[in-house]
Amino acid sequence: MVSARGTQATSQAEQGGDVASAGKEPRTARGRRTLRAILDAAAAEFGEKGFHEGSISGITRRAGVALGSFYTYFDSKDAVFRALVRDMSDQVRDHVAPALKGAPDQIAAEQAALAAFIGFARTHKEIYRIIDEAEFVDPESFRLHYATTADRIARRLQAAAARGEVRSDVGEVHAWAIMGMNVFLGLRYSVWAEDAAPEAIAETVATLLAKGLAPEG
Amino acid sequence: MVSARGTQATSQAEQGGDVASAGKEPRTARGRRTLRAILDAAAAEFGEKGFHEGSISGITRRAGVALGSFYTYFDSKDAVFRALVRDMSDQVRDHVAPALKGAPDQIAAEQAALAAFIGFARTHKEIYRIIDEAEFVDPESFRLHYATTADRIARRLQAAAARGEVRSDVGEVHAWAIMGMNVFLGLRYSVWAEDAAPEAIAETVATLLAKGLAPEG
Amino acid sequence: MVSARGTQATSQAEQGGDVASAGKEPRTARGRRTLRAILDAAAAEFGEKGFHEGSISGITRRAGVALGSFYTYFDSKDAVFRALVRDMSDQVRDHVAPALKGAPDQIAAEQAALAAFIGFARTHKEIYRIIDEAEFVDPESFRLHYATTADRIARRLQAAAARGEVRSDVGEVHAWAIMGMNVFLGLRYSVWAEDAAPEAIAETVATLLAKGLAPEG
Amino acid sequence: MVSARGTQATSQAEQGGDVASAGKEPRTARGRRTLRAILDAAAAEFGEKGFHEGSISGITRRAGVALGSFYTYFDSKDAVFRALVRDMSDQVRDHVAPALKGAPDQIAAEQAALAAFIGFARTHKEIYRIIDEAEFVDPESFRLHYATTADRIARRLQAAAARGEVRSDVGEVHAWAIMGMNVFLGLRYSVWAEDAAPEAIAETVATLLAKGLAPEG
DNA sequence: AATGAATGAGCGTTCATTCAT
DNA sequence: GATGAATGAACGCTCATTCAT
Repeated sequence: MVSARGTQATSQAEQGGDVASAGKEPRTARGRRTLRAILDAAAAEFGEKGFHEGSISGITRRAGVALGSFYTYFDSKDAVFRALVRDMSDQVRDHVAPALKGAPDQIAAEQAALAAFIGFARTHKEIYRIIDEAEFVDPESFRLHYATTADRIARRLQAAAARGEVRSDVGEVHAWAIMGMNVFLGLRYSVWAEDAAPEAIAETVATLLAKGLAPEG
Repeated sequence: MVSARGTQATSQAEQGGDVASAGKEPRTARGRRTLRAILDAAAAEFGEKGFHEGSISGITRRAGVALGSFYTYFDSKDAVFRALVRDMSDQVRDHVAPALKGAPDQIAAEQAALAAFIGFARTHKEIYRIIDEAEFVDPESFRLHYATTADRIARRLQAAAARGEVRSDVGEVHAWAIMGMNVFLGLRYSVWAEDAAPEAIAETVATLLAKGLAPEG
Repeated sequence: MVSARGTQATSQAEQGGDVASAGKEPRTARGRRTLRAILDAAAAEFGEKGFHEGSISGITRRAGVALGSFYTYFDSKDAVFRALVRDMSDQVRDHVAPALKGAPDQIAAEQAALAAFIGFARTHKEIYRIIDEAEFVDPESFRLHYATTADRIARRLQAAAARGEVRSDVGEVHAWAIMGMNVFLGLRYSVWAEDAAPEAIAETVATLLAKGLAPEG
Repeated sequence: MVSARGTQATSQAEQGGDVASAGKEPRTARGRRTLRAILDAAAAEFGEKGFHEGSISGITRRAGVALGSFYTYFDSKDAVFRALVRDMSDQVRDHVAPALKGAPDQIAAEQAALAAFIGFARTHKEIYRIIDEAEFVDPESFRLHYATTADRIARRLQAAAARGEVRSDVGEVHAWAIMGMNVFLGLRYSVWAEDAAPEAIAETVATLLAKGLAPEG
C-alpha cells in the first residue's frame, strides 16, 4: 500500500545510494544510460501489468535494448523488482521530505506531507501496484518500506510531544494509524479517482489529528 | 489490505448466498462437500503461497480430489480466487458485525469493531494475502470490497452525526481514513506480530477518534 | 566408455527394476506406453546428438507426444538421461549374461561375452555416446556402471581361480584391464567400423588371456 | 578416454608446432603470453567443468584478460577446445615417450610406459575430461588421438615381433586391447583413486602381456 | 590489441486447461 | 461425476559471438 510520510533526516540511502545500487555497477556512461532505461521501463511494465504478468522482454522492448542486456544489469526478474521497490520507496520519501520542513507545527507538517503524498501518487500511480505487490514478490522490501515509514512518523510525533505540540503518549500505534490513513486516502483519491483536491483531504485529516492528538490537559 | 469494519445489515449473501454461489451449483450433497473442500483448500493454498505461486494441483491435492474435479466446480483459477475473495470479504463482515451492535455510542462501536477485526485477522492471516492480491488478480472484487466497506463506515458515521454523536460533516474521507487505520493496524498487530492486545490498540484509536470527530461547538 | 561383460547373478535391478523405475510410475496402460515411447525416443535423441545438443522437444517430437507430456514422467532433462544410462547399463548386462553361461571354462566364457558385447554394440551404437557422456552429465551413474561391471568381472575371475582355471592372484587390476580392452575393442570394431568379425576379435583376446592368466606352475 | 602409450618418434608438432599452432599466430611476445594464458585457463576451466558447463568468460576470467580478447586468439569455443585436445594429446605422448626408450625389451617398455602414463594422469586429471569429451565436441580430434595412439602401439609391437620378442601375429586388435587396458587403469587408479602404486599395476599388466604375447613355439 | 557492453537465438520448465476413459 | 494423462503456449535465463570505443 505504498508509504506516505517523508523524512526530515538524510538517510544513508540518499547519500551513497543512487540508481546504480540496484543492479551491477556499469563502468561506462553508455552502461549507466542503459541501466536507467531498464529501470524506468521496469517501472512502467510492472506498474501496468504487475509483476507476474509483466515480462523481461516487455521491459527490454520498452527500454529499447536487447533482451540479453537486461542480464548485464540484473540477475533475475526478482532482482529488478527489488531494486524498483527500493527505488520507489526512496522516491516517495524524497518527494515528501520537503513538505515536512518549514511547517509551523507538527500537525501542519503532517498535513503538508499528506497533500504532497497524494500529489505524488497522482503522477506515479504505479507505486501502488509495485509496493503492494512486493508483499508477495519481495516481502523483505515490503516490510522494510512500511517499518521504516512508520518509524519515521513515530519519531516525528515523539519529537512533537517533547515540544508539547501533541499528547505525550504518541507512539507506534498512532504512527501506523496515520500511515494507514494516508495510504488508503492516496489509493482512493489518487489511484481510483482524482475527485477531490489533495489540500482539502489533507485539511480534513489535519483537523482530525489536531483534536485527536491534542496535548492532554 | 483487507477490510475492517463490519455491517449491521444482513446482506443478500447471507440469505440465499451460500458457498455454492461461488462455483457451479452442485446438485448432490457429495458435490456440496467437494465444493467446500476445494474452497477451503484454495484459501489455504493461496494464503500460503499467493495466487501466482499457488496452483490448481496444489488445491486439489489439499482437497483430496482429482485434478480434473476442480473444473467441475470452477471455470478457471481466476474463478476460485474471485469466489474466495468474496467469501473472505463476507466472513470479515460477518465476524465484525456483532461487535457493532450493543455499543452505547458510535465511537464505542468502532472501537469494538476494530478489536474484533484484529482478533479475526489473528486467526485468519490469509485474508491479507488474499484480499491484497485481489488488487492484481481480480480488481473488481478488490474495489468492491473496499468501496463497500468504506461505504458502510460512512453510513454509520453519518447516522451517528444525525444523532449528534460526532461532528456533522463526517463523510467519505473520514471513512477511508478509519478503514486505512484499521487495515494497517491489523497488518501490524495481527500478521506481523501479535505483540499488543487488540483491546489496547482499539482503545488508543477510539481516543483519537472520540476527540478527532467530536461534535462541533 | 560403456561396459563389457555381463553377469551370472540375477541382480536386484532385474527383479524389481523395469523401465518404470526410471520415471514417475504411470498408473494406466496408456501411461506405460507413453513412458516407453519417451525413453526410446530419448535414447535415439541423445545417441544421435549427445546430451547437450539433444533437446526435450526433440525427444517428444520423436516420441510423438506433446512437449508437456515429458514432464509427466520425468522431472528434468537430467532425470531422463539418468534413467537412460541405467536402462542401457542393464540392457548390456542382460544381453551379455547368456553368453557367460554354458561355456566350458572361464576363458571361453569371457570370449563369448566379448563377442556378444561387440555384437550388441553394433546394433546399439548409442550406448557409447550415452554412457560416455554420463561421465559429465551424471557421474554417479557413470561410476556405478563401471564399478559394477569391473566388480562382476573380478568375481568371475576369482571364482575361476578357485576352480584352478586361472592364476590365483587375479583381482581388480585384471578386471579393469579386461573391461578396458573390451570397451575399446567395442569402440573400434563396432562404432568406428565393423571391419572384423566379433568372433575373430574375441578369439584373439581369448588367446591373450588364456596364456596371460594361465595358472602358475 | 585419453591415450596411453607415447611415441619414440619426434612428431611434426614438436618441431614447428608450438602453442601458437593452436590459435591465431600472435605477433608480439605479449600476444604469445596472452595466448598461453588463455590455453592454460581453458584447460583448467574445461577440466573442472567440462566443455558445456565451462564458459568463455570463465576462461578469460581465469586468464585475467577481457572477454573480447579471447576472440583475438581463437575463432570459437570449439576452436580452443580443439587446440586443447591436441595440446593434451601431445603432452601425454611427450611425457610417456622417454619411458619407452632404454627398456631391455618391448614388454619392459610397455610396462614403463604404463607406469609413466598413470603417473602423468595423476598430475593431469583433466586429460580425461578433456579427451573424453572430445568424442562429443570434436570427434575429429578424438579419433585422431586414439587412432594415432593405437597405431603407435601396433608399430611397436610389430617391430618387437620382427625382433622375435613377441608373437608374430600382433596387430591392431592387440594394440587396441593394450590401449584400452591402459586408459581404464589410468581412470581407475589415477582419477578415481590413487590407491595402488603405478609400478605395481604396470607390473601386473606386464606379466599378463609377457605370457599372453609370448612368441609361439 | 584490448576492452566490456550489447545482442538474440535457443532451450528447459511450468501449469492452466482439455479430454479420453 | 470423477479421474489423471495429455496438451502447448509462454517465459525466464544462458552465453557464444559481435561491435563500438
